[in-house]
Amino acid sequence: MSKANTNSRPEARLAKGFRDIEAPELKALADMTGKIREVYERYGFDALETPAIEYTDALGKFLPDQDRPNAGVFSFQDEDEQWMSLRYDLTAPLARYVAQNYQSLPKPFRRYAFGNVYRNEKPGPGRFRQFMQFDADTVGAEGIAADAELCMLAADTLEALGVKRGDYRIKVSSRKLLDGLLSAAGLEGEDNAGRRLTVLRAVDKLDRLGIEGVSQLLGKGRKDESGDFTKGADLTPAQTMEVIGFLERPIAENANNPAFQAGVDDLLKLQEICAAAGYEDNRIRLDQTVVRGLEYYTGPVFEAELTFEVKDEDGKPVRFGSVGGGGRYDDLVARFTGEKVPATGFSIGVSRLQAALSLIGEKKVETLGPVVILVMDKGEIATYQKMTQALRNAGIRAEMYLGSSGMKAQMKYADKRNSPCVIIQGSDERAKGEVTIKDLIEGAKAAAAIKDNKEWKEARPAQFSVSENHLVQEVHNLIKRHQG
RNA sequence: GCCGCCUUAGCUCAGUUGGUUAGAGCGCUAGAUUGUGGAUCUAGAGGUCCCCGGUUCAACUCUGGGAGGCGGUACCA
Repeated sequence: MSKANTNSRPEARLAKGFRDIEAPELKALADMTGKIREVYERYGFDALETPAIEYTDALGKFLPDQDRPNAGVFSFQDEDEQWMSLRYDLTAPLARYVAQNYQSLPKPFRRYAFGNVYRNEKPGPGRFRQFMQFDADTVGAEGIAADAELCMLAADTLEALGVKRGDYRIKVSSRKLLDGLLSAAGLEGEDNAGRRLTVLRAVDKLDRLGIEGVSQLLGKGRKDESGDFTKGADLTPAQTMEVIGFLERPIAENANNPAFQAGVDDLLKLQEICAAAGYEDNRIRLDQTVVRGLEYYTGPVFEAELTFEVKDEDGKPVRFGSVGGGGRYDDLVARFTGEKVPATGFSIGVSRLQAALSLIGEKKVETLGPVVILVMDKGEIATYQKMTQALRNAGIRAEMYLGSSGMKAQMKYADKRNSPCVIIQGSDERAKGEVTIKDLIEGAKAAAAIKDNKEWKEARPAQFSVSENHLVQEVHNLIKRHQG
């Protein structure tokens, strides 16, 4: 092979921000999505799958931030030069679907969906450019009951996944409340649009930066430890006081202020509905610091937060924070039909939640690999394959070794596959109509106690011979022993 | 986007004040063990020292730029 050829070989590498997921994690993922699905279906939502790719204009451009007008979405042009994009959430495709099938859908329409979504952004710790979301949305219901229901669904889902009560919280606020705050602070009008965004972003950071940090962001700005300067909203001291005051007093105390009336009414009603169903403050709690997406929410917004702390490998405490969220978006379908359709939804960040759950000590249950039938004699492959099929027909994971290496390598292979046992039939056993079953798990335990090679050889721990006819039964018993 | 750190074997990392054949541990392959995963010993394979330019007799090392990774921060539909 020429040198030029060698140099032109591609490097085996992953695209930035993407990752491979291997068997154990996929298994955990499947378990998890199964449990989530069960809760969602119990709440009466029906499954809907839409494609990962849509026409760009159908997905819409929800990138109102002045800073980055068009980043964030993976897009490309089709043959006919139409722009297509990978979906960046599951809500935009839902809006398209509802608009397209409006006539025939039952209203309200309740659907759940899960799948990978894609964002063309810089990946960060625990953040990738492909990740899984699991959504439930109700379209066509304007009452607050629909929102309350999603909060309860969120709580039930987390508990179904093994998060203990008290280790999570569903926080609820309302965009109307924040609108009230902005007008109370005198920030109405076109020329204050930028400031409004900055104020909301500052409010969103309260739990991380505290009152002090938020005050800086409301005023001149704030410089963080990394040296980055975040420009502030440049509010007057009086305006800042207004915002800080709002953050410090309970939501209900705003009830007499007309600016906050609509938001407070909604939230108190939501709280009442949840409380009546047994979901008290320890699970679903009003919290005026919840902000969420800035552009499209129009009513209640909620966020599911894990509240426990966990130490990472270096012993440093890690907070997981938000693992899901949602809210009411009444304008999304109107983009297509011109008709205002009320909608509300909740979305779980599956990948993130899974990372959190794996850290709170779900003991890694080593799943057993397949039984491996060793090939002792290449002339007897048909016999080995027959044994393999007999095990498979009995519902036992099994495979005949398909490589070309010797017995020792085959044993190592079985070891690496985490096999419960291997099946050995060389000429000795065949002459007697027997097979040797070697229990790899017991064998490993025995090996720990044996230091001397001679002893190891002579002991040949944890193996026994049985008649061919009893192979399936014996293997079945062995596996059962290790699983129990 | 902004700030900081990092990039040498499959993995984790040494190393060279710029000098000719770049190292370790683990892992991998094989042998000691004619049919047995562990342990021990032995041997072997495996590297454009991230990329491109500059300085130099000489660059893996110095320098400029770039890419990638990590960690903050910003943004997050």
